[in-house]
Amino acid sequence: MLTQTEENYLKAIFHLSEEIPDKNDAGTNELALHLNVKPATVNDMLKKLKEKKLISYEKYGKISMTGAGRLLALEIVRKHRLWETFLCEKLDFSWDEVHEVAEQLEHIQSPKLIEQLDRFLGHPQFDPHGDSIPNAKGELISMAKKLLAEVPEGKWCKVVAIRDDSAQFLQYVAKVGLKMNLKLKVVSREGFDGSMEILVEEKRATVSQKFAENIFVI
Amino acid sequence: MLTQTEENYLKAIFHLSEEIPDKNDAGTNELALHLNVKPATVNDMLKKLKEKKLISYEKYGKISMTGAGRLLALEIVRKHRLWETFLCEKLDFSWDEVHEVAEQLEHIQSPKLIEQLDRFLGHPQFDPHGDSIPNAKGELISMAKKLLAEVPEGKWCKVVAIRDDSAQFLQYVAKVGLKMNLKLKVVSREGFDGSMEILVEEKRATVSQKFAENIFVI
DNA sequence: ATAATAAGTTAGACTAACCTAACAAATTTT
DNA sequence: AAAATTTGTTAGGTTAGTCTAACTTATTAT
Repeated sequence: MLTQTEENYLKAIFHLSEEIPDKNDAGTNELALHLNVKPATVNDMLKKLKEKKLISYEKYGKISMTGAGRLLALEIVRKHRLWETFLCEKLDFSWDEVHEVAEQLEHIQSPKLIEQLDRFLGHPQFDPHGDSIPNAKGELISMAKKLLAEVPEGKWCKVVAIRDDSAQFLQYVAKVGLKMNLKLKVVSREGFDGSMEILVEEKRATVSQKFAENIFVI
Repeated sequence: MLTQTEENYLKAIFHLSEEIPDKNDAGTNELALHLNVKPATVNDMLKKLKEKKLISYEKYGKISMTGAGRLLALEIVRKHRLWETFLCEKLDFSWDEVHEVAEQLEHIQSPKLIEQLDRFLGHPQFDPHGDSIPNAKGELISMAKKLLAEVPEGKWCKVVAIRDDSAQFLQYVAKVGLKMNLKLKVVSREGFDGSMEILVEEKRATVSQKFAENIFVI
């Protein structure tokens, strides 16, 4: 059985190494930043996780997940996303409030709890941020989503997920008028800084490239 | 903010010092037994909780709660019992499965979560074991429940709570045919060992005094 | 290709929560 | 009231997860 801390490291490694396209490893500093600890602390934990055969890495090398580690990470992701769905759909939490609480709930240990929760919610496929919920076997249906930043001028697309899930960003997203499953059109893009003008429900807004790199669309 | 461990100690002190009639203190060994740690460990924690002004005790003296400590303990009890209700009513958990999971869920920190859960459940007054759920202000409606062991021969009563919540006991209770809110009659009692014959839904059963001391009725 | 910078590692220390073993105080029995 | 027992305390040690400071290896820029 993993400690809560080990679970958090595993999940962070998963997110950094598997959820970002064309990248299948993570770095010590990068992890430290994500987990709000110092690189030295990460280094200690890497040894422990390697010992438990959940990740593979060699001194000064890059970090990636083993099959077993990946499965455990997916289980945690599954729990996180089911809880987020529960909070939004049943307890009237808003989009930007769920993450923090789900971070705690994802560590509850009870296979029955999670299977019953899944049933209670009607076996949802996507969480409130539009991210895919892994099934009980750790299988993830991916949607071939792409970044808003990659959408050509004049094209329409639909918001399906948010990359950065800090409350700060989510609130900004809401302010711009974006919501899950909302259609939007890329009106124009500035070559200079990558900022773009978008059309959302009859309203125009200008967003930075950084913003557009954190919105997934189909 | 309290650690999970501190919360567990506080809750244990609350249960030992306030929920048992004619007793308003707890002992080191007693606590150690309940928390599955050694008395020395309890002693360390008592110093910490005293430091934080959550309990009052002097060396070799008895342990009791301060106002602040009591309020925090009631908050944890509230969370525990709301989660138990959720598990039973929404996720089809059985009576004897809820406790273990609720022990974990009670430590989730989110005022909004617990108030919304309360609303979602329709502000229940009693949990699946029949125990009173403290309200958001830490007020507890007590029902003047008494022990089955105290019910006179020939009288009817209704099961409202279970004292011992070990899975072992709860399973035994189910086997005897007792359920929450079920009416039963004390047919006869043996003066020798306090064992009694009871009538539950047309069926007779014989239970020991120890058993009868762990069933609350009204 | 070397110097500068970034990334990763090690050693040694701290805290919370636990332990064992030895001791001290309180209570109960004789 | 003295002895025996129970209950509570102290001292010193362990482990997980964190830190800082010093160091090493890898990468980037000139």
